[in-house]
Amino acid sequence: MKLSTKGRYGVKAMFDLAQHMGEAPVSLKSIAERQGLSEHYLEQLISGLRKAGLVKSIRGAQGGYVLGKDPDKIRIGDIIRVLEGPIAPVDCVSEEDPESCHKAEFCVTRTVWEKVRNSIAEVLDSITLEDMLNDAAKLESDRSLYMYYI
Amino acid sequence: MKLSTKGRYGVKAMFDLAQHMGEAPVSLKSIAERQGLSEHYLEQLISGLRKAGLVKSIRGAQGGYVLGKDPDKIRIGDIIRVLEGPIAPVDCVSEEDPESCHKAEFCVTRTVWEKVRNSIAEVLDSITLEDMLNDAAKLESDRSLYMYYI
DNA sequence: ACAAATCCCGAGTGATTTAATAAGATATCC
DNA sequence: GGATATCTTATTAAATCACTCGGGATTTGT
Repeated sequence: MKLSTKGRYGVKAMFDLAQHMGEAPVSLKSIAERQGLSEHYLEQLISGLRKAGLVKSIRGAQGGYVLGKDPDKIRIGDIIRVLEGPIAPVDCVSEEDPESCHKAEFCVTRTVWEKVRNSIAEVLDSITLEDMLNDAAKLESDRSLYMYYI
Repeated sequence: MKLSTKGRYGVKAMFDLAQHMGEAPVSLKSIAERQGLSEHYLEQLISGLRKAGLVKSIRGAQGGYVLGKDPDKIRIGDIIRVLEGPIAPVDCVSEEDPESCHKAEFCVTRTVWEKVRNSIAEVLDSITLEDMLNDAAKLESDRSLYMYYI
């Protein structure tokens, strides 16, 4: 029940892009450095995000990436689905093309996995990049307070 | 974000045992046959369940396994934790021994994974083997109705 | 006493997935 | 034209998965 690095790195990278909204395009190199990730590996991940329209690329010198939509239109679930595939704790309850199973209609364990899938999807689809930006701002102000009291 | 076969087979096996409550001990062989699983592989899984007290074993001829507690005291989450380890979509928010991270206090992505972890745990801990037995009885009666109308 | 059934335990293994790395082609700015 | 980037494909070392195998210990029925 682990997310792979694809999902984790992808969300980090997208959040990094969200933090640089409105500025010049952000190069993979700078994202990789800030987030402590492999640049070449990120390249593969962001390729999928681009094809899905979640980021736009600007090629050439001074190029880089920008978000493909406003941060409030990008849900964490969207990112995860692109990078990890459809949400599915087990294949027979996959969000798309569930592995067919002749006893699916009357399988009890299946309904358990469906509930798990729904609760994961619900959480991931309830959080947008904008929510994360707000949370980050909140954490930052908390930290200032904390530092003040030391 | 997939469960391995350990968790899936384990829940199937435990449910099978729940369906045979009060009867003679159930052999691995019969569970494996009914559920379509490898007997030797199942042996490894049930070994962990026994050490955790979720099943009791009776050795020798006519031996087998029985549930270690009443079905309403065994949550799916208990089974999953034994077979798949602590619930943790990413290591830094593991239920036990979360991988330390110097910026954990102020990490925004971390709070996302915490929410995912909590929602998974909540679902898995809200379902007991008894619930599954009840659901199975319900499905069975639905099926009778359905067959009637064909 | 013995054979059959059954649990118990550890080692080995082929296939797949993961997480990169490498190398080179293409595009753009200055 | 050179520096800076993105794009694309191929390769790979390590880990994990899902078993398989072999043998030992324990209990039951004959």
